[in-house]
Amino acid sequence: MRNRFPATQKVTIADVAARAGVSKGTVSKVLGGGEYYVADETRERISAAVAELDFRPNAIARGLKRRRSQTIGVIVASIANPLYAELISGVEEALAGSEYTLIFGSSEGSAQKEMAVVRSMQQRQVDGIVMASVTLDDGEVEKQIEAGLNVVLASRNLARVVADAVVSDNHAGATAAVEHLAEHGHKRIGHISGPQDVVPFAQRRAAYDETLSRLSLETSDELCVIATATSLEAGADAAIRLLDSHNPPTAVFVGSDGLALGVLDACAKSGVRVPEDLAIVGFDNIWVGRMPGIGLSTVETDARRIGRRAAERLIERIDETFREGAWLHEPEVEVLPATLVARRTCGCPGD
Amino acid sequence: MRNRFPATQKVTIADVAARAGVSKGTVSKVLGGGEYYVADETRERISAAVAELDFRPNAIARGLKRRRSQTIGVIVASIANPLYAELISGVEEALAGSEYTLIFGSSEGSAQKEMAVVRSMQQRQVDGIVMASVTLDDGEVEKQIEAGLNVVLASRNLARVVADAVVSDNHAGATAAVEHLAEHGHKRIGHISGPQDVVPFAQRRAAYDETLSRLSLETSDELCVIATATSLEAGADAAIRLLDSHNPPTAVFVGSDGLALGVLDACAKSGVRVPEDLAIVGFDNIWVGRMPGIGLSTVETDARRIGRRAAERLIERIDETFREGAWLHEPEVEVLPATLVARRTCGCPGD
DNA sequence: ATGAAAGCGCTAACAC
DNA sequence: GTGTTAGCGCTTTCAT
Repeated sequence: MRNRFPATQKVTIADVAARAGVSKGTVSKVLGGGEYYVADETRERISAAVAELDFRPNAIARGLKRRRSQTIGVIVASIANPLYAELISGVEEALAGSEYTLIFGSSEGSAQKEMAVVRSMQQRQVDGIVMASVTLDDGEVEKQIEAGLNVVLASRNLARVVADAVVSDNHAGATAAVEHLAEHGHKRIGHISGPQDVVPFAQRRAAYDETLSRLSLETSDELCVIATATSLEAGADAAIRLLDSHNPPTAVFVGSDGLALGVLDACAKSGVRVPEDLAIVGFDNIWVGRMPGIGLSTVETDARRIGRRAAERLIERIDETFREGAWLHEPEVEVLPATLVARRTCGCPGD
Repeated sequence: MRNRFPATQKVTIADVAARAGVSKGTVSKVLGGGEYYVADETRERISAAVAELDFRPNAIARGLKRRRSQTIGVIVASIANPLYAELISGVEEALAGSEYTLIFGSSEGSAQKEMAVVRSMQQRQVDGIVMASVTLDDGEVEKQIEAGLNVVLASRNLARVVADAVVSDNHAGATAAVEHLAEHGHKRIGHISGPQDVVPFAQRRAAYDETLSRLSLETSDELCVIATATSLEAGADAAIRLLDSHNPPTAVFVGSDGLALGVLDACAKSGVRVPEDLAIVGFDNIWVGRMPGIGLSTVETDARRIGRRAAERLIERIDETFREGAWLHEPEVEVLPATLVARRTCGCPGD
């Protein structure tokens, strides 16, 4: 047992200065990474003192003065969702070479919680935020950006372009998925989508509608069901609704792999054979889908790459912000390709 | 385009004080959450000013003064591993009700990277760290703790108890797994383990050895193979080595579900039927295993709960640290139960 | 090339 | 009850 009520920091820049026989200011000049004239001999004395005392500059104090915390926040709906885990992993990749630290928050699908996370991050003076969460409405996001918050949207589009964003080509991907099912000879192709306020789901659904009519395939309200969430369970529920309709489809394009796994689950439980009775194509290509025994056909979106690019763009933007006299660029949307990955569940031979 | 070179913070406590017609100190008293006598009328004027100005206290400045950042760090090997994603999710759960923010870092299995993450977190003045990573050697961890770092180990044991830890009952879980395979009638039961410097793997393996001899089952060096990593690929490699031996086992207990999925993969590719030719029990119960088409029998460890408990313990410990005149408790290890989940791959009927 | 000094935004004694 | 003051540890002009 030891008493450790937090006293003052063990070793500060003042200690280093004393030990090296210089002033705090000079120490700061060599440690701060700026371009200052300091004699080589002094530099060395300071480095030696730093090493001997095992001095670690207090990033909090530095941040207060520099008005830049060297941290960035990332907000996702749920980290337990492998798609977001991949995305965060990409953000980390981008940050690895830099001096940034990652602060993490999840919205759990609640706009209120998300707003609270944003506020908390702002109080922590994050230099910017990668938002992969989708619950906050456009107006609120825009307001924060207007107020000077650096934001890059990841895998989430706004109706209007008010922020930098990195997204995948939902339209092309969904089109490819539906066309592929049609090539397998399917005439009645259903669709299971997620909540329509989530723009990617709406986009994928629009592409589905468009492709059906372009190919002159049957359309009907019963063919398209909207899941109430993005969970496995929601996918299973939607599948049951679809299969219970009076004339169920022979193939279904599902708006996300999470939902598609639920569909697979429901099929297994109700004896529907995949792909014989129902062919399935998902979206996102989460790694689970490639397991033998699953073999989920899907559309690859590369969440890791989206995360990496979003973080890279955010850092550029932050650098712009801090470059004196610089002007911020206009918001841009970067669209990453989405390509079909045919496996077992669409009727292809599999890997 | 707007020029936004960061000037001084828009609204500070001084602005609020001016607006409410009081001093900064009084504002701080009502906002800081401490127990101070402030007239109700004054309180209200201050709250009003805060609302009107949309004031958000600068957590960096507060942290500098209070010498407590209200952030905790969590370090895992890789966030792409669903086991760690669950664990982090548990940490988040525990933090949700509190005033803490989560800083995240991953070690990518490198002790050097992990040490760098720890240092970076310390410079950011984290109040404590949940370490679910396993690469750093005991001595190093111990040194940091001696130096006053608050640490709780999650799902990671040290050889000696030098830190608080939350782990699962690896011994009981592994024993149950092997016994269950024996009950299915298997006489030659193999084992695939992960890197032996990872204590949980070593513990599970020890329980395997013990149980085999207690049940008087055949043991041999060929029956136990050590994978070089914890990835799917490493699991597949290990499985191939095991199956290529001159007298392969009819059942295998695999040290983690990640490895077990690789084993499943290898079996599918080489035409080995599961469970007929090879029965499999994994460890961890990651959610993928319960998918139809996988049905991985395993041992439930509840990573989310481990994460939650670890974070709760860390917060308790931090509170102790900051309670004036308090003494830190001796390190304790909390062992959570690990129970068998029988599904398809061991030969049970499945869900 | 280096030092002195002011201050980032906040909190916590200590006055009154 | 409330104001005043002195910093937390660092950076950054401005002198010298």
